[in-house]
Amino acid sequence: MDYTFGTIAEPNRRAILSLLAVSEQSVSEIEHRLRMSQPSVSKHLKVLREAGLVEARVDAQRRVYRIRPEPLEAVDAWLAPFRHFWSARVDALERHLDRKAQSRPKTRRKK
Amino acid sequence: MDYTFGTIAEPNRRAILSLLAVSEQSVSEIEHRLRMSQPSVSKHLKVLREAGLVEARVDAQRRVYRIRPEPLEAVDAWLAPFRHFWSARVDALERHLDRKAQSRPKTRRKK
DNA sequence: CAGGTATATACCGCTTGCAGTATATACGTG
DNA sequence: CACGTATATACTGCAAGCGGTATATACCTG
Repeated sequence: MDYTFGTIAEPNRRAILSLLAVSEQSVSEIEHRLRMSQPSVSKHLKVLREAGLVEARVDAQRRVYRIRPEPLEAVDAWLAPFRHFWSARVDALERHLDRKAQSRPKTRRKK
Repeated sequence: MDYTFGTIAEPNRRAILSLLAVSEQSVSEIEHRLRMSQPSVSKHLKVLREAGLVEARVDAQRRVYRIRPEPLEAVDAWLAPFRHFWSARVDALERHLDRKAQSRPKTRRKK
């Protein structure tokens, strides 16, 4: 399935996925939380389902949707050849923060 | 810039990006390596440029394109909430491979 | 500066994608 | 079984995206 990228190109579908990343949701829950029309939600879910990005569990007249991680894992893999562009920077930042934390152990615990 | 996902939805553009991940390339190099028409390459590069995914360096009448990593880094960040779906699995695999490597240190060095 | 090479842009036609409205299907409850 | 709720699908109209062909622009070299 190479439909993944085209599928996650749509902002509403990414929003649905982000919602489902937290926990599974029924269609109407998605509808209300994302303020989308019901047909729109159903149609986007159909696209996500056909791309293998979500799957549904039947609960009476509800369909409860959840993430299927494999396609997103493939996206993660596709990013691999690009990661060296920024991972060095992130590593340096982390080392920097570690140094600061060590040199000043009584850091404020405020979020 | 939230145009990133729409931009990388196009297979030819992803191919261009993967090519540039290895090293910077001129338009005609991309054209020949990916067997695309020259106007098509230029148009895709324009979209990539406007999305901030690549930038061009002028070398006489050539334009040499290279990756701008920031938008892809944002994609990487967007994936974060989904990673726990598969990272546990990968971690387990890595631990498994580490164990094997330790228990049999004279592994063949063949690529 | 004429001709060639490298790249960008304009225009066109076709297909695809999305939202909205209306309708169908399925299930649960009195 | 009639009604309400939850979800899916059909249809329509409109906009955006892509490839192809033709042309423009910029630079280099003799």
